[in-house]
Amino acid sequence: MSSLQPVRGTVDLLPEDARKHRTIEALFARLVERYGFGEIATPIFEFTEVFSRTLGETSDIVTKEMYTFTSGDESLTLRPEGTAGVARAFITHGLHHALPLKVSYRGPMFRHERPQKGRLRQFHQVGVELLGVDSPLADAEVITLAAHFLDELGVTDTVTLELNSLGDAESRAAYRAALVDHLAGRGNGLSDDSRRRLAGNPLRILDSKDEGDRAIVATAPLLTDFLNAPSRAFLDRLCTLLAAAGLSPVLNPRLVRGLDYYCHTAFEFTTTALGAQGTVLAGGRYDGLIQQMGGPATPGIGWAAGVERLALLHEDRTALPRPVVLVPLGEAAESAGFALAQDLRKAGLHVEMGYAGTLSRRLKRAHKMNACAAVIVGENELAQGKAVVRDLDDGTQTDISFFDLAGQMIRLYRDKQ
RNA sequence: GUGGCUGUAGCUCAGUUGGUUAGAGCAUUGGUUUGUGGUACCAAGGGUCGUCGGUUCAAAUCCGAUCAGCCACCCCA
Repeated sequence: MSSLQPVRGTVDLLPEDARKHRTIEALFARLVERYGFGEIATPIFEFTEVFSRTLGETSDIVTKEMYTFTSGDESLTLRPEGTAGVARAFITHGLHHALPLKVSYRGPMFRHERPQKGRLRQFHQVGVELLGVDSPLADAEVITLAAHFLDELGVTDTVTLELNSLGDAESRAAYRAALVDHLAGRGNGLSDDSRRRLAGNPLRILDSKDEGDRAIVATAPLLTDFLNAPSRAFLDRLCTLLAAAGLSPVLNPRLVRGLDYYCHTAFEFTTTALGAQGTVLAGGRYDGLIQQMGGPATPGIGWAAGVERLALLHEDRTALPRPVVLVPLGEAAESAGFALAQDLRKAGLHVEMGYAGTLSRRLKRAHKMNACAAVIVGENELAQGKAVVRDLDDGTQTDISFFDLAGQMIRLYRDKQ
């Protein structure tokens, strides 16, 4: 109730965490550029139909997890994921003239779910979309990029790549019928949740965590066996390409995606280190999406990764910068010291100000921020036009004239920062 | 939306069968050092015990509600 705490499921990213997020996003941005993806930034809210029409009217996200509000007579929704907005932008700007299109995005997403480990109501994703290529080459490239990204983050040892094919529409319809048939005879043994899923989204029963469900599903027909020849060939080709890149995915015939727009390739990078929220990066192919939204038939494939989940796995080893601390003693020295600090910063050094207190106090604070040097300017120094530069690692002090200060400091301390 | 566990200082946590002024460590601030950091020692500040209500002579402690957090289901990044 207290308005002094953040809304449930939202968090303040204090500098330490914000820094970690930025490290992850910066790495993503750098890497994605190397693969030829340009950034796209779509609004964080859209007309509600953008999501309800693309994600599937029966998906959980649409039925119960969207933050929807009315403004004037328009129904608007905070984006629960990134692909729908990208697809909308693709159509509004006629980007089918620019195929193949490779874009990346990052930013906050919103889902009204009960928060738990690795799950927030406002969370952040980075993701990519590759539109206009129906060859498995696109799938392979996008998955390889994902693996590369996780590798550079140093989390690959805790993560495994799972792969499945949902087949094309024909294969999926045939399988769905066979699955429902199999389950219908055993309906009474299914959990309440799964009996509900039987009507709307039977494939979801495949990855149920209920033990009774698992037993029933264990004997169910496999999606893989219902793939028609083209779908089968597509999957085989993808596996060959991934192998060529040194990737050996675990084929998981029970891997299902929640959103209706997926077909053929579905993949997840999962971990056991995050409790129940094992999916760290996931995606798939969505060949029918653009057309379904009213655009020209355009194949597409993409993935998204949860920044918070990556942050939980990623150990930030990048060293914090070591500042030089400028310590002016007295009002006159303050003016001179303030100006010197600016000179040093313009020269490219990371400079902190030792604002107030005794010299002892300020050096203590400088030590705590892991400073590499203190530049002390008091009455004596002012009179002589020299600053006392104290090296905080070895305690040595040298006088350096104000005139030379920036140049000398760069020479002495740039490497220590 | 459902279930389990938990809310005491900025952080991590003690607090006996209900009983005076609710404690510790870390952190912060000050001092030993009025121009010299790390170590050490001394001291100080900081709490309507999540909130509201109830039981009681007396509640951090027992009860109820509520809010929040964590974990799980569901779902997903």
